Amino acid sequence: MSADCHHSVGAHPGLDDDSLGLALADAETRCQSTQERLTPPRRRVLELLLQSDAPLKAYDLIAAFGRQGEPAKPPTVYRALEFLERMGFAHRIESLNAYVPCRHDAQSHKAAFLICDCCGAAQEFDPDLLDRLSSVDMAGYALRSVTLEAHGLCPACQGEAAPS
Amino acid sequence: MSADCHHSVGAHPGLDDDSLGLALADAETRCQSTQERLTPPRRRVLELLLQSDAPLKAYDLIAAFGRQGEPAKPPTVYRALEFLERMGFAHRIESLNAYVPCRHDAQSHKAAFLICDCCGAAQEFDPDLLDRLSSVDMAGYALRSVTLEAHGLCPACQGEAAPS
DNA sequence: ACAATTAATGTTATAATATAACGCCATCTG
DNA sequence: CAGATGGCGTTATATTATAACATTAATTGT
Repeated sequence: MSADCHHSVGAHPGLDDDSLGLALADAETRCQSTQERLTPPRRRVLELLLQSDAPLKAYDLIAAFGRQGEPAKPPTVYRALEFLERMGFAHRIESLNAYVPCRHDAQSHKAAFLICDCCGAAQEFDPDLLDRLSSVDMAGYALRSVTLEAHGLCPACQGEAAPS
Repeated sequence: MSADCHHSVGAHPGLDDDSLGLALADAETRCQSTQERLTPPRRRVLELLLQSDAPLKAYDLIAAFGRQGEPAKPPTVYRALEFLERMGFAHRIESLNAYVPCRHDAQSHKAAFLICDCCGAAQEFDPDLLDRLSSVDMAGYALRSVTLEAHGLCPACQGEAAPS
């Protein structure tokens, strides 16, 4: 994201309190149905991701973890992120070293992002495209996860100062 | 890559001396045609990537840089990698924090990889698929680079001990 | 040819990202 | 209730990457 971008992010606005509660309750339900536990640190990290407009770095989460401003210890957050990714509740955007809540079909371990290099928006889009990976393309591989990351400029940032 | 995989890598064998010379000469030519310079550190890093069977980490390159075993300083290698990526001569595989020489159309800044989580092979495949990103998918984004990383098990590693 | 400019490198230091290892406690299972 | 497992807290450290500045090399204008 460029230092001098003046646009708001907004590709996926952070959830308001009601939607947040619903999303967390949904995650709770899905954990119960698979014998997994949405423990307090896991729930807290998911909550922080859901509240954010933009991808969050691990150390952003570490800093924001405590409700009175006390940071978490790194393993607390990295373990929670590992769980959330395993459950399909969150994705890591590799090219940003950052994390977002899943906006689509969790569990599929397929994700596709449009990332604006100017304002930092990261929009998850439907990975229909990824289902078109043919067996020819796959060369006999048994796939477990597929991620697509497309970088460029979002509509709002086109025609402005050159991005970083 | 799992610690106990006994398979060879081999998706893209390292080049022999002749092919290496040709590949480097080709890179030289392409630099000349764009007023860019394939300086000694840049050339050395490209050479190391081309000789390798498998993706190399930045610190692998740093360790292997000197011909008498002296390591490079990190910025030397990171700057060379930045150049090679900009020219399309190499790609960073984000999910591995590792680098490979480009096996396809350099300059396109589109790349797609099949990555074996068992033996560590990373096979670049033709990103035809990526050209099918429709304007609907792109939501008005002006794209500058697209990377797809698919993880799984290569044919040789299927049916063996579970990967890490 | 020479000065000015730009591009690339060398060097030191440090920032940012992530994990290993160990002990404790809670939950599950027989 | 004993043992096994999973998750967490904690300390320490490993890995990956960049900032900043001095120096050298190449390019450009005159």
